[in-house]
Amino acid sequence: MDGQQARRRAGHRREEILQAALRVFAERGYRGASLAAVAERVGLTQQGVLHYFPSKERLLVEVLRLRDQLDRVRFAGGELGDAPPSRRLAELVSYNATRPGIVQSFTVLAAESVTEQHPARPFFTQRYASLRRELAASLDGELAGRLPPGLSSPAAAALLIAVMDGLQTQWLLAPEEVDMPALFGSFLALLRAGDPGRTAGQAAEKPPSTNSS
Amino acid sequence: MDGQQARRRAGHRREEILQAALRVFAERGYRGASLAAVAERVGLTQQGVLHYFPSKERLLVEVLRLRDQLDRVRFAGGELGDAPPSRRLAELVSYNATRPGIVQSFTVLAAESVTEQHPARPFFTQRYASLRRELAASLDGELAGRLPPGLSSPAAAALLIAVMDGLQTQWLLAPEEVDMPALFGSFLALLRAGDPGRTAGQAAEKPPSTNSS
DNA sequence: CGTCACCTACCGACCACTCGGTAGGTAATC
DNA sequence: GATTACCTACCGAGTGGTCGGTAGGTGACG
Repeated sequence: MDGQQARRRAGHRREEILQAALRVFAERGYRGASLAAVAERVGLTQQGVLHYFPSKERLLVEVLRLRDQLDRVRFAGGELGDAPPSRRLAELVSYNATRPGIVQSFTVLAAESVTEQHPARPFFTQRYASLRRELAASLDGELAGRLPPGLSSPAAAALLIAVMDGLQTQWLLAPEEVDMPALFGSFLALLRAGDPGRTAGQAAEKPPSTNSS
Repeated sequence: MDGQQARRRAGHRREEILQAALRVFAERGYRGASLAAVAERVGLTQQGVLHYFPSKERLLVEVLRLRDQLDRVRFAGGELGDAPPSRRLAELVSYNATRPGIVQSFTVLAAESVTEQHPARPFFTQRYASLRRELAASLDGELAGRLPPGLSSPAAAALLIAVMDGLQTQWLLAPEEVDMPALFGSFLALLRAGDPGRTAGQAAEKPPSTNSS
């Protein structure tokens, strides 16, 4: 009488739990979230969740790994696979502006991870380091020699990431007031100011494709 | 037999508790912190803390108010009272780079505040809004007409705040790798792109060539 | 004597996690 | 086709602990 058909989808349950956990962590943070809340969303008991993941901490780690992987796929691939990285970043920011839940999960968890003994700390430390490295390399390819004078590509990469993160916080708190994609586009325009044709061209023509506000 | 002389300093205890609470919230976040941990640092029991603050939530609110007030004093006043705002911001970032605890408290609490039903949410929503407003007004005074083309002063203000916040997260996770003051200085240089300005690795090496406008 | 500062004692809720089951499915053996 | 053996997928009940908060008291001081 019960959901015995669901039994068949063994791997499916795990994924359901991961998605529910992402949402719960986004809404309450890791420490504020409970396994029971995750379980409730997938129609299980807390013990049912622990059947699939040995501990809350492991659940968090797997959630992060999954999301990071999906994000990288989205950034690296897609129909924009061969567009310049700044263009793809702008696209990512616009996409994020339609998914506050996902944005919130990363904003909350990244900041929480800097606290003592937080299980996500190694993940985010490594993630930021590799993000900076990869993005700097991409920028070297795209804007070699065309960055503003005195701005190295590693510095530009760190600033780009900082702007993305910082805008997200402001946007989550006041989405009506903060036009995240437009502001990020403005920053990208600043980075191209060192171009030979500087002062030519308004920043207004640069903003990324779809920008609803 | 114990420190009963301390009884005299009634108002002093409150401040001790506020400072201890700031540290505990920084280390574990609001939800991850316990009143008992705060109490332990000032040599009280949990109930002793509740004698001074009626609830954990009220304690948080008062901590935020105190810190915000101190920060505003530091930004607005001091020996730099009449320096241009970008210079004062650079100074603030350099100062922050020596106080990871304070930085961490705001980074953690600001991000945590975007979660559901968080008691600090109104505080941060309002704080960011007024920060953007005031900073935009200051920029209008300092850099009127000299911002990069197409960049309004409200946009510049939002970006400045975003960069500060975003750099803090990266710096907290990898202080050796991320030179927060230098990176912030690089960003400030970008904002003066219209000017015949030079880019400085260190933001602190600017003579007070007062630009009154 | 009253007030302040603080404590002991306690409560009910919630936490992650464990243990010991049960219901059913699968596959080999007789 | 029945028995045996073993697997996955859970759940009920409990463990020990922590949480914020309350009630009521005690002792020092003015």
